[in-house]
Amino acid sequence: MSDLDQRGQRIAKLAQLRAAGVDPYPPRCQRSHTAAEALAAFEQAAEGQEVRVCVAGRLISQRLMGKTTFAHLADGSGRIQVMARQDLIGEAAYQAFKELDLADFINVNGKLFRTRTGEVTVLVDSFQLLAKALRPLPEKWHGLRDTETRYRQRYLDLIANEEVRHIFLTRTRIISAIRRFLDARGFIEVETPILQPLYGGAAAQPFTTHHNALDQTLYLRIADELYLKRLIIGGFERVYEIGHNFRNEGISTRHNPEFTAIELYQAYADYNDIMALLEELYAEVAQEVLGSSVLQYQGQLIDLTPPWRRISMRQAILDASGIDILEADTYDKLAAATQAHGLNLGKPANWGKLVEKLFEETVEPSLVQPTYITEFPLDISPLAKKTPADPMFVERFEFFIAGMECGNAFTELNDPLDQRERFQATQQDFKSGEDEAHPLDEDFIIAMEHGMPPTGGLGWGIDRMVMLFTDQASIREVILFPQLRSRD
RNA sequence: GAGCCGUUAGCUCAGUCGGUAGAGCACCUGCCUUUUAAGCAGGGCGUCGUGGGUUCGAGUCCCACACGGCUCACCA
Repeated sequence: MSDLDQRGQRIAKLAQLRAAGVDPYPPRCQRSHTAAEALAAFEQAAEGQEVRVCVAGRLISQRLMGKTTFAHLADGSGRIQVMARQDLIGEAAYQAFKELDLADFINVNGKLFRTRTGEVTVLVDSFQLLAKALRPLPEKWHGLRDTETRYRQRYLDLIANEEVRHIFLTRTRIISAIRRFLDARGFIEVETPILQPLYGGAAAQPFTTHHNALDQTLYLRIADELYLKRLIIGGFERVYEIGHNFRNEGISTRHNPEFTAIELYQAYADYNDIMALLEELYAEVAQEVLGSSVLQYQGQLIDLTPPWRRISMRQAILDASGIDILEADTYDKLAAATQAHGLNLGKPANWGKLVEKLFEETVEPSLVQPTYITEFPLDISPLAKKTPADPMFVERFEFFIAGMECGNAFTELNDPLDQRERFQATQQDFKSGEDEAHPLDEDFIIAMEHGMPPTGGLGWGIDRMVMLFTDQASIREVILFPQLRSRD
């Protein structure tokens, strides 16, 4: 029987119900208990005390046994069994109960009892159809496996696969734990523009759109950074934003074009303060959400307990490859050194990018336990403050967990003249390469010229954090509706 | 963007060497008053992703395309 046939049968049933005066989509329903509350109420009741409930939910299984029918209802709290008996509700009501279809929403009034096999069950006194379903549910014990259907019709995935539901509940709990952590430390959550006349704060391809009334090109933000710093300049000392960034780039198990990022800025702090804050946050969120600061990711045990390992990029590369970037301190010297080690790193635009490639190739995959990589090359860090000791480097770190780049932070550059030069330098770099020029944000520099306090800033991807906390290998498993190609 | 793999009933899957397309669940009919993957008896599921080609004959072989997955590329 085709899908249309099953759907056709249900539409026919719907017409019969309407003809019999039953509203298959009544506007309101009664409910006294969720499934979980009903079960708890029964357990708490004194022996022999009658517990009457009205529960509501989706019909997910049905066992018709002649004049008795068992079924399970699922609601947001879990599931509960109900039992209908013809001798208790009469032939007409019993017939109507049997004619319910899997996936229909109903509510049920009755008293709770324990069956012979021990399951707490609602003995049906009366029931009401709340919403007729016209299509069947996925198969009941294999669930829904087809990846494409799971992503395109996530509601079916959530209905059929309990562990998927759990992942997204965990995601929500992680995000609210982050908010609690930051709010408790005096951070305020703010909202900055998603539609921006100029994009910045990261080196990424933007999505471009157009505002009709203004007749103006707008970009979907690639980062929050430049707006949040304007707020630091404006006198908010601790701000954060959780929201979507949009990057017009490839899709992979670690990249979705639209992803959730958090950025935070703290005035009168530097990147050392940020490291202390971040490791404390991860450990506390893990403790709160997972009950432990040690977690398992793809077969590896990860210990988030502070303090995390800190190592400079120079030292990490030296340890892994024997190449000292302080000696190979020009593009040509470093290119020669990497070739001598048999590494093919392509032709990046400058020394800093070559350092980064070398790092990604030789160090990154080995960073399983949480690690801060500090002191990045200046020419790939146009928004970070130079290290006092060596102006080729900046006070910046990225942190890595399970071989994955998880986030990025620095002591923020607050020297407006230096900032202008940095923007101009990156534009030079991009002009020589194929990448689009990075726009100089004059308005941002003007803001900084009004004075910006010393500030530490940080950003990380929430999706990758959720992957880590829920042991998922693909970012699509932690985004409710991941980007897929449209079907014709 | 490239390579590899996948796409068969509403769902989960099998389909041998190219020879009339299968199972379980779901669905329909009947029986069944404590089942829970209920059970028993019976029923029919279908554009084998799409379009071409080879062949007497294609789910199966070939080509192209679509969508998905993985890997790579891209990615501060």
